[in-house]
Amino acid sequence: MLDPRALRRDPELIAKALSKRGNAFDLTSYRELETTRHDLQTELENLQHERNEISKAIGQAKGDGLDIEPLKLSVREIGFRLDVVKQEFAKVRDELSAFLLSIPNVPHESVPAGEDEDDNLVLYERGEIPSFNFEAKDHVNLAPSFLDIELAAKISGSRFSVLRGPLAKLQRSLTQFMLDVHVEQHGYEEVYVPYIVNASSMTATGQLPKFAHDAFQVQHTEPMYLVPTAEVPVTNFVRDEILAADELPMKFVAHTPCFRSEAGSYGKDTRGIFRQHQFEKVELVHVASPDDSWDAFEELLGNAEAILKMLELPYRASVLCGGDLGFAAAKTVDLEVWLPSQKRYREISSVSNFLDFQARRAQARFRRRAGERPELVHTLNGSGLAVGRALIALMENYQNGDGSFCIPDVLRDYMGGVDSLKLVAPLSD
RNA sequence: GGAGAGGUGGCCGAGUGGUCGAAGGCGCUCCCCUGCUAAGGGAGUAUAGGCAAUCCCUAUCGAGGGUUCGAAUCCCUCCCUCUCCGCCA
Repeated sequence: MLDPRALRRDPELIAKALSKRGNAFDLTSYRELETTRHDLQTELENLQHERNEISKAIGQAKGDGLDIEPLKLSVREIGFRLDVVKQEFAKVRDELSAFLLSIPNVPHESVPAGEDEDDNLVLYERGEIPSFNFEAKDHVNLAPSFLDIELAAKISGSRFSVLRGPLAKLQRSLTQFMLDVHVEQHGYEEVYVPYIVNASSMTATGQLPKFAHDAFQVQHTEPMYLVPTAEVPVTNFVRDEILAADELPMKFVAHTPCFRSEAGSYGKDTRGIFRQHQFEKVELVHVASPDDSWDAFEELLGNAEAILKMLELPYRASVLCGGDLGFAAAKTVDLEVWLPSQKRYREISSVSNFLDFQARRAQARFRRRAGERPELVHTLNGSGLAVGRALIALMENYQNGDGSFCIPDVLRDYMGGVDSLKLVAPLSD
C-alpha cells in the first residue's frame, strides 16, 4: 500500500509515477472518495464528541443524585444521526481502503519505462553458453520416463508432474544444495513454514485482494490459500510486529512448494515442467531498515547469482520495465538462465525490493531507538532459485549428446558421488 | 471429536457499566544522588486517524454484531491460544 498521506498531499505526483507501469490511476474517483471520507469522518467525530460529553455529564448527574432524563433526551437525536453517519462512513472507508489496496507500488526511478518483457533492460550476461555439435534435447526428451506428466495428469490434472528415481533425487539435491549455501555461506536462517496461509497474510504481501484468481483457495473454517511463494509466509513473520533496530536486518531462507493457478497462461509453456501448478522453490527474504534496503537488494541478487555461478549455468540479469513489474515491487531484477532447447534465456529468479509497500499492509515496523516512534521496515525477496527450472537448466546445459548429462561438481556429494545420469532408456520396473 | 480455561499496552498483570487509554510491576529513555562490579530517588514511556498545530478531538482492551445516554466490563457469532480426554503421522 502507498502512504495515504503522501497520496493525499500530491495525488498527481503519484498518478504520474504510476503511469510508468501503464497503470491508469483514477484521480477523479480518488478525490471524490477522499473528500467524502474526510467530510463524513469530521461529522462522525464531532457527533461522537458531543455524545461523549453528554454521557459524561449523565454519569456525573447520576452520581450527584440529579434527574438525568432531560440529558438522556438531548442525546437521543445525536444517537439517531450517529447511526446514519456511522454507516455511511463505514461504507466510504471500506471503498477507500479497497481502492488503496488495489494501487500498485510506485516504480523506483531507476526502473525503465516499457510495456512488457521485451522492454526489460539487460544488465549483463554471465557464464558461457554451451555450443553443441548435436541437436540439443529438451528436458522432457532427456528423461522421458522419469518425468511423468501423464501419470500426474491422471492423479491431478494438467500442469503437474511426477519425478521418479534419480530425477527426483536430483531435484532434492538441488534444493539441499541451495539451502546449504545460503545458510552456510550467505548467513541466512533456514525456516520451515506453513504451506497454507490465511487471507491477512496474502493481503499483506499483495496477492490479495487483486490477484485472488492466481491462487489456489482452500476451504476451511475461513478461506485459506496454498502459498504461491514462500515470500508470503516468511514476510508475514513480521506482520503486526514492532522490532528493535538491532533485530534488523532479518534474513530468512525457506524451501517450499509453490502453488499457482496459472490462470490466463493457457497454451503458454505447456511442455514439460517449466510452468506448473506446483513447483519447488528456495526463497530468500530480507526484512531491512529503510536505510539499507538497496544494499540488501544487491546482496540478495548476489546470493541468488552465486547459486547459478556454482552450478556453472549461463545466465543474464535484467531490470524489469514498469509494465512488467509485479504489483508490490518498486524494482525487480530477473535472473534468466540459458535453455539450449529454447535457445534463449528464461526466468529462474526474481529479486525485488518492495520498500515499505508490503510493510505498510502488514504493519511491520521497527524502532530506531527506544522511546521513538515506530517506522515501517522495508521488505525484499528473491528466488534462490526456482528449483524445477534449475533442474531443467542443469539437464539441458550439461547434456552430452548421447542422452546423458553430467552432474555439476557441487552436487556430486548430494548425489552420492554420481557424476552423470543417462535417463533416456525406459524405466525398468 | 468431547470437556474446561482464557485472549487487556514492548512484556507480565489488575479492572466495580460512567472522569478507564486503562491500577500495579518489569523493561526502556532522560535527570538526580552515589563514585565503584550494586542500589536509591524523580520524570517520561501504546497505536492509528483528523487539524497548520505542542494543544485539542476521535477510535482502538482478539474480530464482528447487539443492548445502553454511556461497554475492557453485559449478550450473541466467529477466530485464536492453553489444559485434560479421545484419535492420530
